[in-house]
Amino acid sequence: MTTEEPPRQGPLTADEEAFLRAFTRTIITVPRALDGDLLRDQGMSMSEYTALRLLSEAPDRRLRMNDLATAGALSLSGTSRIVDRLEGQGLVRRQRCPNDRRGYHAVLTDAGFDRLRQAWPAHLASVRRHVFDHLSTADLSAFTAALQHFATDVPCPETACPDGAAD
Amino acid sequence: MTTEEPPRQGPLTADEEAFLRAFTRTIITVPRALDGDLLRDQGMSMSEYTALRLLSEAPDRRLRMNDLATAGALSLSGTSRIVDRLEGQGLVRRQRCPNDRRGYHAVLTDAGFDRLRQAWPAHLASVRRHVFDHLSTADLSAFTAALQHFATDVPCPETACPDGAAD
DNA sequence: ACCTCGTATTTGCCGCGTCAAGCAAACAGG
DNA sequence: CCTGTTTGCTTGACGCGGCAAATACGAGGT
Repeated sequence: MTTEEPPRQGPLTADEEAFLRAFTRTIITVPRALDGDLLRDQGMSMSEYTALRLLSEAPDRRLRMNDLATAGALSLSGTSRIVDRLEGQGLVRRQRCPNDRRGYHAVLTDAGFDRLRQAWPAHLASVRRHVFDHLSTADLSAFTAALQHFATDVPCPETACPDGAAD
Repeated sequence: MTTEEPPRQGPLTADEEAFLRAFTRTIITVPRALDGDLLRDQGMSMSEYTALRLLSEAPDRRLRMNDLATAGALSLSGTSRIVDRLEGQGLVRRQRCPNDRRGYHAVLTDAGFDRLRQAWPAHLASVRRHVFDHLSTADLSAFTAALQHFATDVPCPETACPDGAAD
């Protein structure tokens, strides 16, 4: 009696139900808390912070729009607007790609790097407060393993490009 | 020198870092996928669905705005607007509280209940696809335990009221 | 009754991110 | 080289949800 994998259809098990409730609440609640803290304390939205962080980690502190969108798991248009905002604050600069003049690099400026360094401690504290403080180290590894299965899913709405050979 | 609970300040450990990346991606990606499916297949947003579900589970299929907001982990104003939309579709009805005429009940109509029943299978499938299919049953329990620690946090932005004695 | 304060909910305004459409540069074929 | 297509990014219009101010009602004191 091999309980095959016929796509189960009935209602969820009690375990699944419990999981789902907790999960749902978490994915609503935690991002909001993080975003709120960052906005209040640093006047910066989560996605702006993320963009800065991704750029700071990229070789040469630059990323093509597409790659930035993919890495940040958000849409190309959303990314474009984020870079608009950051550029308006002088934290990022747009630069045409030399090889492919259709493309742009978002380049982190020194001011942007400083801004990130400045925002980092508060954000880190916020993350600890809202995330790690609720987790035992035992939870942590199990959790990570499980989460990484999600990470392969759903690249992002508009974005579906594999890569761009950066310049 | 009462450094009793020195809130850790240094950078994250590698484990924490890995966790955070996976976690961040998940909380961006999964809700979007769920929301997208529901919107495409049922023309209903996740929060509308949630509101309907919560109402359907409530005694007498009614909930005060405040309680609905708390249960759904969203702001009071957001809840108000969601109920607006649902009311516009005849799925929910507002009814003044008899005892406390400041308050309103959001009452699930029969049409609303039907709508929920109709949307449920597709949403369930979507949840399985985007969530449970990525999780082993072993993951499930560990995950749930960990998640439930989050659930106690951050009641919801504007909302902070304990309860309202429903009529 | 009146004034004031606290509570329940709604509304004004705004930022964010999505989709769809637009524009520009690269590329493929004749 | 010109033309049609694809790729990379931006822009216009829109919906959502958040905060803070406004509104509506209830309660307590005088």
